[in-house]
Amino acid sequence: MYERKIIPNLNCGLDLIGEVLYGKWKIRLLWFIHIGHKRPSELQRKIPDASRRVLNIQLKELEEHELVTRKIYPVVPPKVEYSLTEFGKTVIPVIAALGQWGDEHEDRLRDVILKQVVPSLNE
Amino acid sequence: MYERKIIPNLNCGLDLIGEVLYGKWKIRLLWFIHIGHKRPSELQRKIPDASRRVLNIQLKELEEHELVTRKIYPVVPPKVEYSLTEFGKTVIPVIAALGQWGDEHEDRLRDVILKQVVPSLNE
DNA sequence: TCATATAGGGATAAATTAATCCCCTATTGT
DNA sequence: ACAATAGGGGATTAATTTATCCCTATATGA
Repeated sequence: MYERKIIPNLNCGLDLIGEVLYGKWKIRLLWFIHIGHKRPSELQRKIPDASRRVLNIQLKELEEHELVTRKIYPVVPPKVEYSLTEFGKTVIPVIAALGQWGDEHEDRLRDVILKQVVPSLNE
Repeated sequence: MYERKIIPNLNCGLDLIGEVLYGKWKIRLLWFIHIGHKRPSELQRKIPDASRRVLNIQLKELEEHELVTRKIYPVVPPKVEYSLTEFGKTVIPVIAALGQWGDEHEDRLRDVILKQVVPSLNE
């Protein structure tokens, strides 16, 4: 894994949650596991924009942070299931709050984001 | 500003909020502005780990995303004040939820993060 | 025999974000 | 004359995160 050169700030709750939730796909992974998509291949189908590789990496970090557990069934072809830990379950309402705010302000957000990303829209 | 080469996903509320809140210091900036630290120099003193430069950049993005406004007083030495917009105020409860979860699980989070960041702790 | 599904990882390149360094303006106080 | 304060930005490098490419293994079905 990549070894950090800059020590992260862990001063307050916001720093701490940032450390475990940052990562392009982590929140989505937690959410999909929460709603019952437990197997890696399912998660992949649900998040087609992410490569298999990145999902594996981010799942491993979530596991290291004790938000999910990984259960391996000794069968062929291999079967793996992720589940939220009790700790992981406690963060679901927070993710729900994030998603709800995003949904409530969807149109406005799309507008301001596109203005910034696609500068030509700023006539 | 940097011009993106990969188009961001804007499919759901989580994608959208991510676009405006990602950025190492943005959430803290919003929070400090919320609790009354409006001037750039104040914000800097509150967030000493960030350079002046990065704060300026992230403040500008928050402004472009219409979460804050920047008011310039025509005095010397210059005086500038940031404030939350009405839109920006709506995201404060979400940030509060993030911070609260982080605070509630502070010890455990510090533990799992340090295990991952400082591998030598994994005896 | 060959493609498919399942799960995973090493090595490397590309993209993105953040940090550093240095510079500018104008006034007030020493 | 010079430092300090207040706000800001260009250019460059470093750090970090994602994406790409390719390879492993076994069993089943066509």
